[in-house]
Amino acid sequence: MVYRRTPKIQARMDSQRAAILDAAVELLATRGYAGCSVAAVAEGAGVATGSVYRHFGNKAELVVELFRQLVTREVEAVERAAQRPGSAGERVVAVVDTFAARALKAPRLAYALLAEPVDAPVEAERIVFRRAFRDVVAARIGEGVRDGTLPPQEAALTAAAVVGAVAEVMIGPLTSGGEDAVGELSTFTLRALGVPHAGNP
Amino acid sequence: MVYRRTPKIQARMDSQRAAILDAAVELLATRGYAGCSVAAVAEGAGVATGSVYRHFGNKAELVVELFRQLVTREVEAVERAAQRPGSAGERVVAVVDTFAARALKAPRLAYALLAEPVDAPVEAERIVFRRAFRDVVAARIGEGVRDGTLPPQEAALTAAAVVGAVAEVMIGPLTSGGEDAVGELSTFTLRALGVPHAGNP
DNA sequence: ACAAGTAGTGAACCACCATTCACACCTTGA
DNA sequence: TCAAGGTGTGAATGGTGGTTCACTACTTGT
Repeated sequence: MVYRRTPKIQARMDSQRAAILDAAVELLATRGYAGCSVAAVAEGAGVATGSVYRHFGNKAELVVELFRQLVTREVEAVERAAQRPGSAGERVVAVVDTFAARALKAPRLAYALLAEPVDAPVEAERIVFRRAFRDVVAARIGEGVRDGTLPPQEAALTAAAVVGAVAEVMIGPLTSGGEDAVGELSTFTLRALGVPHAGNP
Repeated sequence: MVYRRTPKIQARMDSQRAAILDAAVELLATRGYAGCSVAAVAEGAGVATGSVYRHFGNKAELVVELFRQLVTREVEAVERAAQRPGSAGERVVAVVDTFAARALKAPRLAYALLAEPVDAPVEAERIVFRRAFRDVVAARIGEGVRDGTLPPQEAALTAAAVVGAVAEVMIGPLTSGGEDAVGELSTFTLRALGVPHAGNP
């Protein structure tokens, strides 16, 4: 006879699953992906390592869900920024500023999401993130080209370049992009888009 | 009594060391960093795995030298491009074009050098590469700002952004930047630098 | 020619981490 | 209350790759 799972047990399982994911988020933000062994996550969640496998078939499933959760949150933030009123160029800058601000607030997490060495399944999720970010920017560029506020250009390529530029400046190993970098980055972005008189006195 | 090493033995040791490094280069270019286990390198070089340790104290020493060798070659190429006659903007574009052409020629190697998940000592060498590339670009931007052909800007930041943009477009996971991307990238670069009338009809 | 030092070998060893699983304890149903 | 199903545990297991090392064969010096 198969036992049903009572609401109390279900609630406990759900709570445990959430605790596991929360612990993974915390570890990713403080120790990066390299700190996210199953053992470390289990400890952070206050459960046995074997218990992690009750909720996730293997580590890949856990970290893929971890990244999806975080990526979804980041993408929503930049999408909200892209919805603000203003010209196409201004909205792209809003996206850039949003990303930069978030990277400044949680630099380790930003690095983990975009550049840190990770396993293959996670790399795939990372592509999703970069692609989503690029697409948000590309859509605005496309609008700017159509309404004539931006010069003709390959929107997807420009957007990819902007994504790369922002990532390099804010999280790349070359700089510890600080608050002052954000303003410069905005100017760079406007120029790169071809906004008339951007950064050209 | 300690034996001296005869010229013949020294030559053989040198030849073996070179074969090991050559094998590592080949593996990096065909299978990426993940394919560069000590066992694989040894096999490619036609020696026993234990023999690798006669030349390199550990794997880190081997791969650091591997990356240094390759990075030096790449940096020399972009430095040559930067020495060409022309305005500051034109020289930055020459650097960008050179990098792009080399990435098109050996995409897997380019990815390994700039973005593929690697071990920490290699990550440090990668920083050297990006920094060198950025510095070459920043020096030209600085000249352009001084001679008035480029608008005032944070040369280092712009250069980092350009490095990031180029890397994302040519080797990033979002695009398989092809030949047509190179021209667009040049236009993007000129605009980003603030070259008057660049991409602005 | 012989003794001793050195180079080459590849299997054994070690470290690390993901996953499994036997056992203990809790929960469910009658 | 008891039997049987379900959950939690953490040590054992297995896989992977870096490194070591006992042994063999070659090299050097007399």
